[in-house]
Amino acid sequence: MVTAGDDHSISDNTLRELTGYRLQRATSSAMVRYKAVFAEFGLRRTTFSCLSLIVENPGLRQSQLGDMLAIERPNLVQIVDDLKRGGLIVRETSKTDRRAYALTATDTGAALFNKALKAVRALDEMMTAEMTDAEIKQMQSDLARLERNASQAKP
Amino acid sequence: MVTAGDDHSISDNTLRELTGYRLQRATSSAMVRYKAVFAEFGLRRTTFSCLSLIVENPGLRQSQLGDMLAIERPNLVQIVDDLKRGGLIVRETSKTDRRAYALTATDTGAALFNKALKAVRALDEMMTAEMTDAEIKQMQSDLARLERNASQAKP
DNA sequence: TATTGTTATACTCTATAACTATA
DNA sequence: TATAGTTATAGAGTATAACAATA
Repeated sequence: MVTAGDDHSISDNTLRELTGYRLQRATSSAMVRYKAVFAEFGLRRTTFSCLSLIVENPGLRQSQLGDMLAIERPNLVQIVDDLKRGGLIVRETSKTDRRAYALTATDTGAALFNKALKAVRALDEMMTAEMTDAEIKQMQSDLARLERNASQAKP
Repeated sequence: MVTAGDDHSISDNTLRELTGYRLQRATSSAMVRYKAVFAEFGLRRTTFSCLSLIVENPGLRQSQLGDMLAIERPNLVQIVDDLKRGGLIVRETSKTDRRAYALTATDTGAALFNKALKAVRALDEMMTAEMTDAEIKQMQSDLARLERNASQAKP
């Protein structure tokens, strides 16, 4: 029997065959890099994705943001605050529902987002280097399937 | 222009094309399910993966665990404590280095791990339902590539 | 009554600095 | 001096309960 104490080759064969393990490893490695890119623009992962949706959907409400990104409403407060304090979005009370706020990106916010998006896409290309467009597309559809299957109600 | 306030179809086209976004979404959905499975056995994600390595590599030291799983040493203390308190591993001072501990799974620990592993594999199969073995293998190799590319030194 | 956004709070995972005991 | 493990601590991200204002 090989004991680890006197050897350098440690095996993780069991874990390496698990999809969840691969997913988690890939994601945490990737997020270190994405985090650094976001930080160059004063953003975090959550503020980047919220800003993306606000740029793409002017007038969006916080509840819609939360639904789309699976973020609990209390956790959106600081995210929206950060974007507002950075001058990237404006928050106006909705004309049809005075409880709600309509979120819209400022020109500054849209411009910053587009610059950040370019950098994120460059990182994406670096991460998928040596993969063909078809392989990337297949992998993205696989990831969407995993998410869909994982979100299904328990059998 | 379509404003979100008066519409139900909100678009996330920009985000959906980003590999990092797909990765993060898939992982966080998946981890909710894995977490529930681990909990059935009194485990967490981190205690499960540590236990797996200890079962597979008897006598493993904490520093080796940390290197393999990219866990900082301070964060291993509670993980190893949990496994020890649950009677799943034993911790003996190494005979060759009195600073270090040799970690070994107990029979109870190995048995529990094998039961948990079965449940995790069942979840894996549910998540990859409708995928062929070749497709799963391809996806796992893609995930390994993403992790490798992300871990590379900055250009 | 139900919903929008908020506050307060807690739990997990992660990260760093500083310590101890051995090497 | 370097390494193994520890302690203390801080920062994210996430989750729930309870509240005010409005629908």
